[in-house]
Amino acid sequence: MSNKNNITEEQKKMARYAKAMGHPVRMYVLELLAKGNCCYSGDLTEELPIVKSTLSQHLKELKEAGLIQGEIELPKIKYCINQENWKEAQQLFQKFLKL
Amino acid sequence: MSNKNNITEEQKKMARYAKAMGHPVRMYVLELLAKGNCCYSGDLTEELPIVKSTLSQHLKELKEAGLIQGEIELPKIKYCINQENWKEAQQLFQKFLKL
DNA sequence: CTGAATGTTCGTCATTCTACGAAATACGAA
DNA sequence: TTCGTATTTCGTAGAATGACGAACATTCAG
Repeated sequence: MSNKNNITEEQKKMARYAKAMGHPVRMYVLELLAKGNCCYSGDLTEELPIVKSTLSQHLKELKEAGLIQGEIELPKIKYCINQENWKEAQQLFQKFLKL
Repeated sequence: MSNKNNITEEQKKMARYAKAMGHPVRMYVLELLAKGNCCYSGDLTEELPIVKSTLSQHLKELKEAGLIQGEIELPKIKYCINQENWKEAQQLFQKFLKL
């Protein structure tokens, strides 16, 4: 009986990170935040060609993937990179891409 | 009038590459091929928990993203990494992830 | 209490994705 | 021409995605 369980947990995790990055809007947000620039949802709404509810959905995707986190600074929410998971993503992609 | 055209072509390109990587099966295939191991569709069918038609669809996705290419070795087809685009993906992710 | 500001959630629609099985295609050997 | 092999394509079903606008929730200033 051949073994069909060859996909590793690491590959699954990378697929999750890659999926979260698989949309230009989310790439834009990640690159902005990775530059060390936290930002507010409202500001992003001014910079991106989508309505705020769609942006909210994208930010939710990134949060659920663990790549960003939001800190409440009433009345706004400040988004920034989740450093722990960002490091993990860096390591995984570095290894995968042989950088 | 605020400028909403802030998403760069580079970010769009990275999103396309990331999207192609956004499934565990495709991550498995890419990692296998990135190890320098070309392979045949039939062999992959033995190693993965999906039917050959679904695998064919995934390979098509990777080809359309430009990450792999297939060479005819009748009666089989040999898949391997598209080195040119692989290098580009490496460079893009290296810059994006600040590696 | 009211209204404004900020952001989220919901419902909807259209599209895409991912699985499958059946059918089709291409090729070479016999 | 037929058969076997390898792979792709097609049609289908259900789930997921990504866009929108409307409604909702929370907070705060007046």
